[in-house]
Amino acid sequence: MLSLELIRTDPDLVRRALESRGEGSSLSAVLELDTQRRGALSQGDELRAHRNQVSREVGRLRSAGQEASAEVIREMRQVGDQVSQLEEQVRSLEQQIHEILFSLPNLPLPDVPQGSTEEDNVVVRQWGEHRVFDFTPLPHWDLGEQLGIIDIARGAKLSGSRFYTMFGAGAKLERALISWMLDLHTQEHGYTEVMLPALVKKESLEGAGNLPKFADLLYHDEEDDLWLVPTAEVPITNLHRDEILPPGSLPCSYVACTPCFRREKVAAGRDTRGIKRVLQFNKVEMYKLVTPESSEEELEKLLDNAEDVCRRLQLPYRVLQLCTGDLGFQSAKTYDIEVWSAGCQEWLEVSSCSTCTDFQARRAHIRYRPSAQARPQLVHTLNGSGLALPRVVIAILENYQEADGSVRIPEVLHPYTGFTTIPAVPSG
RNA sequence: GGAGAGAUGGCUGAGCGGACGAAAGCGCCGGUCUCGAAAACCGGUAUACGGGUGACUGUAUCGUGGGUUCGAAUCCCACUCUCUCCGCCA
Repeated sequence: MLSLELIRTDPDLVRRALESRGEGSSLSAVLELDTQRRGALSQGDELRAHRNQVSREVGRLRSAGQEASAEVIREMRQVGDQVSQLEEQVRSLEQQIHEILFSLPNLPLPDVPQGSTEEDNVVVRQWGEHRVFDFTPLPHWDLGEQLGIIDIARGAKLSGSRFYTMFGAGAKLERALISWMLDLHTQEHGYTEVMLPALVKKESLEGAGNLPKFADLLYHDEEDDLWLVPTAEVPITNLHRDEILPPGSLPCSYVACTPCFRREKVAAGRDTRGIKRVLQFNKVEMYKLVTPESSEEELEKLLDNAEDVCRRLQLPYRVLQLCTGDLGFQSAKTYDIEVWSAGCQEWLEVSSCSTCTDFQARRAHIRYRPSAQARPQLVHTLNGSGLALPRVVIAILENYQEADGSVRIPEVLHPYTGFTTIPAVPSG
């Protein structure tokens, strides 16, 4: 949510920023409603002040054994009615303002490249060499099937298209990756591991920015009005909802692995082949609550923590900075990490690292106290995948495959998998 | 799912419908004392929005939303959450 105060003081700045991300705005409506709201508010305050004063007087008389005049009582009853009318007015105005504010995306930071589509994203750097194969590397859907570790047909049997199952070494590989990544982030990057619910209330999704605008991308349980999380970012954001964090508690870094549920109505096609784009997947998510002064620096650290996962797995990757037009709703600045997949011959997005500045903090009322006497301030929130499964599994299978159909396991995972290769299955 | 109890400030915990933003204690911050610390003592310690250069001041907030009343933390209704017992269960 954007600051109403900022909209009030510098509407042009806000308008330009929103336009840069392709967002038409209804700022003048907000400003008009806000003027009305402030008018009604101060009028109500004055009436209430008057009523409080008279009521106190009535009480004083009463304790002195006297009664207030019927005239005064009648007048106060009227004031009460006016107050409730104004309150109703304020409530309605606030709701309208809220609705508009809730639908406006975050403002891009000044250094975000201008652009309208993903074509305008900027490659920041590239790491690692594409492996040279002396055979034609298979895409994971062939490889996985051949090795008997990925079964897409059975996933569809259980749950429909774009669900999958993994068996044996494939399932183990994913579990090993999760454990290893969590250990890496907690032991070397300073994150605290959290275990979270995968079902959340509407309020949690509003705090994170997914609702009300993106309801059609989410799975919803009607019966109990609970929603399946699209990412751990949602529950983590709400961990400190409506809180004022004490001095010294920032930066506060969390890492969590949760299943992620994404209700996408994408037509079947090249992008949906295999398990690149599925409706349920696991993701290790890093999240930080930081001071506003440090958020840009912390974003670079967060990004490096995610890149570190790729480097240690020896997966070639590149980092993109998203242009204004490609930013997510709540993001002010985003880097994507893409790993090279030798089999599909394409870059796969495995991480998206963003700063949401104070956008989520304002929605979820997350503040901190800089020092013992200071007034509370909104925190800045950052999030980034570290990393998303099963795409890392795909990249490992495709990049580490051998001519005989076996797959080597990256060294750092050996203690976690308990095996160093996934052996080829003899054909026939 | 059935029966009961409860929800007050960072925490514990008072609060006959009228000066209650809320006693007291703890914690925290500042000060006195000390070479320093502890103890002791003194003072200060919620949030949001508005007005004023400022001291200060108005309004709202006692789980949430309604209602009664000139006036609600206090009375009434609904909801939510927590706890205890029973049932079910990984």
